[in-house]
Amino acid sequence: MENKPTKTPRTALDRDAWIKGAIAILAEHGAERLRVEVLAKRLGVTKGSFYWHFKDRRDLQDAVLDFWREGRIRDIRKQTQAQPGGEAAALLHTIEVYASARNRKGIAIEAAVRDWARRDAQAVAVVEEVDAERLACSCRLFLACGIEEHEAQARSLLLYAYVFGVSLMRCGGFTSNIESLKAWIAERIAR
Amino acid sequence: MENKPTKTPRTALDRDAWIKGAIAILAEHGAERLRVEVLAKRLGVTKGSFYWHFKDRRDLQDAVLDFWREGRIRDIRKQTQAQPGGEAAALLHTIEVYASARNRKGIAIEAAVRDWARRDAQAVAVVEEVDAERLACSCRLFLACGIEEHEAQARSLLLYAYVFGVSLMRCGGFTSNIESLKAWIAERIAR
DNA sequence: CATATTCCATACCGTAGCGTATGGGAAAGC
DNA sequence: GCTTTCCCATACGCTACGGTATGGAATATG
Repeated sequence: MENKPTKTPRTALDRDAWIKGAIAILAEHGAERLRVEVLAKRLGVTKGSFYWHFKDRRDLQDAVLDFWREGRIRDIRKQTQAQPGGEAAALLHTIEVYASARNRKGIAIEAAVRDWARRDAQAVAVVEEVDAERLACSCRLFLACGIEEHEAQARSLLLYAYVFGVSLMRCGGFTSNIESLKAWIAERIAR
Repeated sequence: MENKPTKTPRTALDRDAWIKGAIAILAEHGAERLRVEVLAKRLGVTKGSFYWHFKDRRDLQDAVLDFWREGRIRDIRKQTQAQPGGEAAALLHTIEVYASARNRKGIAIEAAVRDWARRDAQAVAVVEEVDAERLACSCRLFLACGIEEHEAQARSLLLYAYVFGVSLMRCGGFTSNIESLKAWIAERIAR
């Protein structure tokens, strides 16, 4: 048991498959519309299966939040383990990852979780942990660039507030090329 | 008709009262949970009344979006009509209004509408109009401060992205005084 | 082969919510 | 005073969804 089944022709769903399906719905429709029957239909089964893997809807929600937190913390640690001298590049890369047009699904999940945290205590706790880790990692990079503590903290906060905020804006008709503006902003935050 | 009833002991609800109640629910629970029966109960009536004032739920949603757009555009125009020389102060004030702890309900509505715009075309259109107006007004202030066009646009985008983004973050345990960080950030954006 | 365990389907109950049909009371107009 | 208009209550049908109970097929286990 617990050995990976090398062949599963009748792919039985496990907890992880449910969680990943749930995150897809989260990204597309938000936390409020994460429903077990809808998710079951999406996975091609009925909710009879769901209630075998999960105690109830809340159980799934908590699992989704845990999964998201672990993934984000893993990601941020990987992104910020810069070799000496590459800290500024790592900071710019972080901005680019979140503020660019690709990585759409990740941004959608991010937005959904943060909106979720507006009315759910558990989501608040998870967002707090993720933010703390991100700010700490980003702060270390700024410090490595020779910036003093207070300013490093402020820049870290500005960095993440900006990338989250810009994903909420609809500035379609503002200027001819947004990318040029974003490049200027990235420079102002990171350097 | 249409004259304000100086005394309405049996306050009959009008469309505006429904819209304002709807916005309260929007701020507290988000667009997804704006339901006509819940709203009716909140206003002390039944949905029989609702369907006299509105065609359906969508009709209310559109009215809410229109109401919000008009209010935001009115506000931003009032805030940015700075007397010559006070442009920098007006910019700092704009940041302070959104990034400060008070004005909580306004921020909650802002977040709810922007999350709404993630899945609703009409909400997208309204957010686009509001953003365009805000960016244009902010840009004028930067230009009046002697900043050249491209940088003025970039700073405007940074300003609003920051204030929206910071309202999504949970940086409770990041530092001893966040306010000092926010002050540094406001200076970096506006000056 | 017999049995136990795993994973899912079906059926059911209860609640929430949208939209409609209809009636009724109160105020206004005549 | 009678009628019309305004504003709302009640009742109904319908769908979506959460959660439970139960059976059943497939696979593993002895």
